[in-house]
Parts: sequence; structure tokens; C-alpha cells
Amino acid sequence: MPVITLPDGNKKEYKQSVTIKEIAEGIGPGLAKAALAGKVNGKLIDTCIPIDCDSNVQIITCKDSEGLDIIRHSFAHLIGHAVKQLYPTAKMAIGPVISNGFYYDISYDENFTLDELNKIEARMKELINKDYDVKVKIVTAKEALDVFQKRGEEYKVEIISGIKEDELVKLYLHEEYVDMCRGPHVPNTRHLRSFKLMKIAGAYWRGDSENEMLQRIYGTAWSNNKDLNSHLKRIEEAEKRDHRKIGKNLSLYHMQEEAPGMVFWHPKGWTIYQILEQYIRKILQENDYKEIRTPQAVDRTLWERSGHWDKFKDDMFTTNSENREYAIKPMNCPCHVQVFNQGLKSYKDLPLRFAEFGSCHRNEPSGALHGLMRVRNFVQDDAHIFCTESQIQDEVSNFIDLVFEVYRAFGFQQIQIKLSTRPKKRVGSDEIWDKSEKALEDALRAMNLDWELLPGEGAFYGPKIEFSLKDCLDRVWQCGTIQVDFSMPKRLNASFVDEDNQKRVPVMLHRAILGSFERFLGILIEHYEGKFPTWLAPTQVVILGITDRASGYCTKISKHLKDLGYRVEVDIRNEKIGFKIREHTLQRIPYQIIIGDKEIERSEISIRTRDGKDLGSMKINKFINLLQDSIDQKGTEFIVSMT
RNA sequence: GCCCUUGUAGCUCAGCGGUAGAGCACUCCCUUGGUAAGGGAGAGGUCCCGGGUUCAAGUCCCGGCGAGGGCACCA
Repeated sequence: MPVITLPDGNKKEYKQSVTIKEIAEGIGPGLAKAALAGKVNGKLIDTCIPIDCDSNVQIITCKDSEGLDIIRHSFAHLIGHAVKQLYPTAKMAIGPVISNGFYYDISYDENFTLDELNKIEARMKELINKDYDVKVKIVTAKEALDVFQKRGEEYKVEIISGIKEDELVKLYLHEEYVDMCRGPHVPNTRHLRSFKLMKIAGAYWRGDSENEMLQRIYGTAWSNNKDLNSHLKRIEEAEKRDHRKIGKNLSLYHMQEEAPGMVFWHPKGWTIYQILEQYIRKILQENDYKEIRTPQAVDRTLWERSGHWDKFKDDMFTTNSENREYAIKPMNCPCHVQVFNQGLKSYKDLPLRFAEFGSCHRNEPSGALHGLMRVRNFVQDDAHIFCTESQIQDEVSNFIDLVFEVYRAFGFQQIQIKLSTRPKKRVGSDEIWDKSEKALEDALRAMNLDWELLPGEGAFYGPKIEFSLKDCLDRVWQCGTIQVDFSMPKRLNASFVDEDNQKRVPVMLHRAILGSFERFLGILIEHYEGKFPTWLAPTQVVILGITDRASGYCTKISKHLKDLGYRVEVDIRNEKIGFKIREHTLQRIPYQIIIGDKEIERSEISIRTRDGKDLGSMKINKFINLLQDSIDQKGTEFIVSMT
């Protein structure tokens, strides 16, 4: 006699066990039709599973996020149904839900082509249109093993062999196709409507690069076509913002075969880079950092002592000279300890903050390279703070302030914070870990910040905080980090003399705000779609003459602005004004000054923005005020317009 | 590093066994035109590199390198 309590508090009593389907039917035919699954005392179950004890029940439809996941998961099974019909010898591995959709890993002798992807999609649509019921069968693992052995599904067999023989598992039957899953799944394929198969890719069985590679089919799925289409639009939008494309169109940088993963910065890209670097340099100066510069190539013995050689020697570039082997530095920290080690340090010298815009090289695997986002040669806004344990918390708090200040300058408002604590394999006593984890946590708490705790995800040498920002497309980029390091100062013999005249090992904090300049610039290009705020724009103003008669005046205005330090171009080519406006708008130059006979006569200039706004005619000083205001705002103007 | 796809003019791309193409950009000429493309002419290519098949190879095959999408990796 189960009593079912619904979310609105209504209770229903049933004479015998009851299913979600029946409960939904009891409420109304609309809900019965829409029901995908039920949430019973917090657990999701299929609509056909009987409930026989008192329960809190929620009917799940496609409007619930759980419902959408169920739809996506069922789509994975549907791929299986279609693929096995078209390619009976294919073997199905796993097909989970991911954000925006699903995938299925499949082993098949021949490679799936784009053409076949279309065929599979077409077959899936045919199957959907049959509106068939998806049936659930609960069996023991042993029985399931038997089913999949008979079908030659060796991957399913491998999965089941990890389950106890008498444990119950669920088989989902899509007509003749059988898949195993925790479920729940949609009761009928009519719930599966809005989807698209996206791409085929390789993926290792069980995510292990030692294992064979399977073919992965990715799909996106939604509860209605509107959501599907807006997802596809978002992808299109992201493609338009691709920093590699914009970087080429705006001639910011290029890369070429001879230097894979390394950037050739063009004048315009380098202008932005320099503004970033100088901005950070100023911030660091204001916060008592000392900038230093250390060597590019350092004898391997230093990397052996720091512990990096052992772990990363294959990922470092090396070079030889006179029987000595050098590594091109993959990071600055060991060198910073060398600078710290020069001269005896007193506790009065701490905290000592060394910053370096040092060029680092890492021989990243070829398949990992991606435009500016993952490169082999990069520069970080890197710094190391040498301090005592008791200074950690203050340093962390100050750093967090800096991170927020800097991100805000670029218009990034939404910052996610993660705190990673001690991993299983680690150095340092528990006491020290306790202290430094607490220091990080206290700093976050004191600033009233929310964070996600990642237990066990810290580095082997200490806990860390990571800062991720959300761009205008809600994509999350991890940029800033601060890491406590107990290990390296000791390995590299760093010490200071404390109040009691004892030598002690300092703690080292590794920290960066932007991460690598290359990657941060890539993020900015995509965030702004190349429309850099005026303080960053490589060219801030372009002066367009309407006829040859205006050339002299254009040059004069240009010189005036250049003398004041603005970045200005002049376009006095023999072209129509519309043509010039189009070109410079496509180049995303913030302000266009247009000069013809009228302006010359009145000693004024006309202004047009890259968004197509005509600001009309004005005196040059008025424009300079306007321009300077725009520069002073940095990227904060984007905070409002981007959200 | 692994799997798939891919590499043709400065850029975007077509051509897929039989004398290398288009649009834009570039050069020259005409045009001096008021807020997103004025007109005409011309120049421009070891078809990524190295082998092979063929009477004949951007085109088919093999190997390298790069790029793209994933996977694995990311101090």
C-alpha cells in the first residue's frame, strides 16, 4: 500500500505497487505523455519500474535537467541501434552523456567517414519515427554477460566482468538492439527528436593511451528544436570568434611549419602583447615585486636538482655545447631560487617577490598544439614569492585582490575559484599541509569568496588555488594560479636567517595572473571578437580623407594625435570613402576620423565608430577627451555590453 | 604521441589521371567620389617535402612534415 508524495505535497495512496507511468496517468494525460522517468526519494528510475513502498516522487520530463540527460543518454543507445543495423560487426563500447550531448565509442574494422555519419543519422531518424517502446529488463550480471557474449560485444563483456555475478543490471531493448545501462531511459523513441551527429574522432578504450583506439561518434541533443538550433548557432558564433582566424585577418601573428607551436608576432599583435606586459609590469611594481631576468638555457644538473629532469626530460628542449647538456628553460622557478640564493637573506628580507617575463619552452606533444592556446614557446606573468609560513595567508589575500583587479580591467566579471588540497603522493609533513591549506582557505573565507574544493588535486609540493574566468560565450578559461611550494626551496638549498639566528627554509609561492601571454591574448581575441577596447587596440584611430584636397589636413591631425601618444593610421588613398570605411571597420579600428572639405573649412573632424555610429563633427580637443576617456576605461566598458 | 581529416596564388577556396582556375588582395590606368565594396587592364603558382605507380600525377599509392577535430598529455 505505497503512499506517494508529490513535490507539491499531495499524497496518493495505491492499493498495490505502482509505476511512474501510472502515477503520471493518474495526474493527467499530458503528463503521462511527457513523463521520461521518475525521481523516487532522490533516485532516478524508469517509468515502468514498480514502486512498492512509501515514497517521495517527482515526475521527470524534458523540462528537467535530468530529463534532458535521459534524452541524451537514450540517443547514445539509438546510435547503437542504428550502427548495429548498418554495420553488424561493429562492437559497442561506452556511450555516456556529456555537456550538450552524448557520444558512443565504437570498434569497427573500417573507418567511419562523414558520409557514414550522415547514413547513421538518417537511420536514427527512421528508427525514431517508428515511435517504438524502449523496454527494460533487469537481469543478473551473469545473465547479461551471457547476452553480450552471444552477441560478440567484447567491450560490454569486459565491462560486466568488473561487476559481481549476482548483482542486478539493466538491459535496455531498442527492438533487436540491446544495451546495458544504469538508466533510466526514455520509454519511447518519440521523446527523441532534436539531435545532430557532430563529428567522428579517435578515443582510447577506457581513456588509456596504452589501449586500442576506438572510433567515437559525437552528437548533440536537446529537448526541442529551438534549443538545438540555438546550440548550433552558439557553435557558429564561437567559430566566428576563433582567434586563429581573427589573428590572421587582423594580421596579429602567424605560425609556420618551421616553428610548430611558436608564434611570429606581427606589429599589431605585438602592440597588444606589449600593452598587456606593461600593464602587468605596472601592477607588479605597485605591489612590491622586483622584476628579474634569468637565462634561457641552463645546465641539466640544475634541472636534476630541481626534480624536473626526472619527470619532464622528454618534454624539454635541450642543446649541447662543449660536452655539456643544457635544457632550454621550461619554467622560471629554479632560476628564481638561484637569484634568491645570492647573498645571505634575513627574515627581514621576506616576503621577497621576484617577477619575470621569461620566455619558456616546453616540447608539448604535437597533437596538443592549438593556435595561441597551447604553444611550445610562451611567456607567463610569472612570479615567485619567498616568504615564511606565517606570511602565506597575507600574500595569498593580496594576490587574490590583484587577480580580481586585473580581470576586471579586461571586462571579466565572473571568476570561478578552485582550491586543490593534498594529494596522496606528496612531500612535506601533515602539519605543514594543514597550515598551508588553512592559509589558503582562510584567505578565501576572509574575502567572502565562493570556491570549489578539489580534494587530492593539489601539486605534490603543496596546495593551490586556481582562478578561471568566464568569457562572453560562457566558456571557462583557467588563467590565474597561486601554489604553495615546500619542496623546491629545500631541494635548491634556499634559506634565510630567522629571528633566533637559525637558518630556515623559506616557503615559495608560485603565482601567475594571466597565465601565458600567448594564451591570454588568444582568450581576449575570442572574448572581444577582435574588437579590442581602445586601450588595447593596435590602431586606435584611423584618419580617412575624402578627396586629395584633405590629405594635408589628415596628416596634420595624425601628427597631432601621434605626438600625444595615440596609435594612429592615415588613409589618403585614392579610394571612395565607403570603401575605406568598410576596410577599417573590418579591421575593427575603434575610431574613424573622416575629413573632407566641410571639416577643413570649419577646422573640425567627423567621427565614426567601428560599430557604425556617426558621432558627428567636432573640434579635435573634444575628440581627444572622448578618446582618452575610452582608453582610461580599459576593458570595463565590456562588462555591461557583454553580459 | 595516437586516430581520423587535411595541405593548390598573399587570403578564401574550386579542380581529383591528359596544357594550373575563381573571387578578394596586389600593380598600372581612368575616376576626386560624404559614412560598409566605382570602372578597366595586368602581374602572380616547385599545386607542403621525398619516393613510387603510369606513356602521362595537384590528382592514385607509400613515407615524412605541418595544420584541423578528438583522445592521451599539460611542471
